[in-house]
Amino acid sequence: MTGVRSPRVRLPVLTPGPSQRLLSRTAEYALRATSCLAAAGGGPLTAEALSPVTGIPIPYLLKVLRQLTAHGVLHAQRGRGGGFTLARPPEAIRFTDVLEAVGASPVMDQCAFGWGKCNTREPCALHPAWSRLNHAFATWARSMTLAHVVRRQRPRSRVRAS
Amino acid sequence: MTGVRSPRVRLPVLTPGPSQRLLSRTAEYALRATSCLAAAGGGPLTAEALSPVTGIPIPYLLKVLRQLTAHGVLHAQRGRGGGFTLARPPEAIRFTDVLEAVGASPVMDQCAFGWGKCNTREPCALHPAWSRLNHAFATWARSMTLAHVVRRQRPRSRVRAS
DNA sequence: CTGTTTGTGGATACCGGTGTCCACTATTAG
DNA sequence: CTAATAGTGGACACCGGTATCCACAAACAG
Repeated sequence: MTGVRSPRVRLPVLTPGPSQRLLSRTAEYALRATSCLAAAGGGPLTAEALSPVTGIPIPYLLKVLRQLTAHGVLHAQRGRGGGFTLARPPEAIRFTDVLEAVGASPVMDQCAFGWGKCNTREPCALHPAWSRLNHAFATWARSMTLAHVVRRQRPRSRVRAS
Repeated sequence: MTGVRSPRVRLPVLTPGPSQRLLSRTAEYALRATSCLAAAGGGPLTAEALSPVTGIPIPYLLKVLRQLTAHGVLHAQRGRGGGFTLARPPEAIRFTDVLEAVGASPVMDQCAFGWGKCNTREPCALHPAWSRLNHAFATWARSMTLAHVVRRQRPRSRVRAS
């Protein structure tokens, strides 16, 4: 663009209501950005180009992209004509990979009571309930890839938790 | 107890690692507290008695219980012999009810891009993926009741999202 | 009535996720 | 080489979820 680094254009408010979400904002950002990259079809996209499309403010987007690059999900190219690219083909990048890269992958092994004595053999009262939800989420995150997003497809295995 | 209101006994740290979680801490607290109440089998429990069992600090536990009471999930009785009781039988209290009471019910209708133009007819790229996850969670929260927790049972309908 | 128990209500402090900023390095064009 | 482009790295500010505190009201025991 024309030299301006931070246009300071407040994009439309994303969450007008209560900000309660299943995934953290950062997690959503990471998935949005990688999805757009996948949709771009291999050509490098700069953070400046990605920002208006994803609705993520440039400085924070840069930070998220950096994390994804450091974890091998993206490839970064500096200088003119540079930008960010998927490090692997879309079908080889699972949601899990993206979420883990930004540290947004929920800790599954932790019990609702957070006590060491709780495990599968000696479960706490909420243990079965938790594991069901956790399993549902884990299955979803593992079965979905960026290719599914681009092609609007469903994963091979259905997401279920029971 | 013996007059001490806040024992100030730092219970074992619940989340040593990164605090990334599927449900917010408050949401977990609410489910823990109501589950214990359900397990108590009708008898009123004071916040002071509930705190060590659930691992929730008394002051915050009190606040959570207050929200649950205000939303009709619990019944509160003051004075000696008082405490908190389930307002309805355990099988009539769904996880959804508990989560909504503390304002921890994720907003389902919101798209990953947060843009108004995204709906079922004109979905954004991530829309199918989101709705699948959201639906899985909603089904889980609606099908589970406190009775399931006490009896360690599974809900009638399996949790699935597809 | 008096004192104790137990929940109520709101003000306040803390902390980590979220978002911003700036100086710097790498790459390419000319 | 020089200038412009574009990502890197880390320090810092903000804000809302989390947690604490205190004065008060209700209910019960004696």
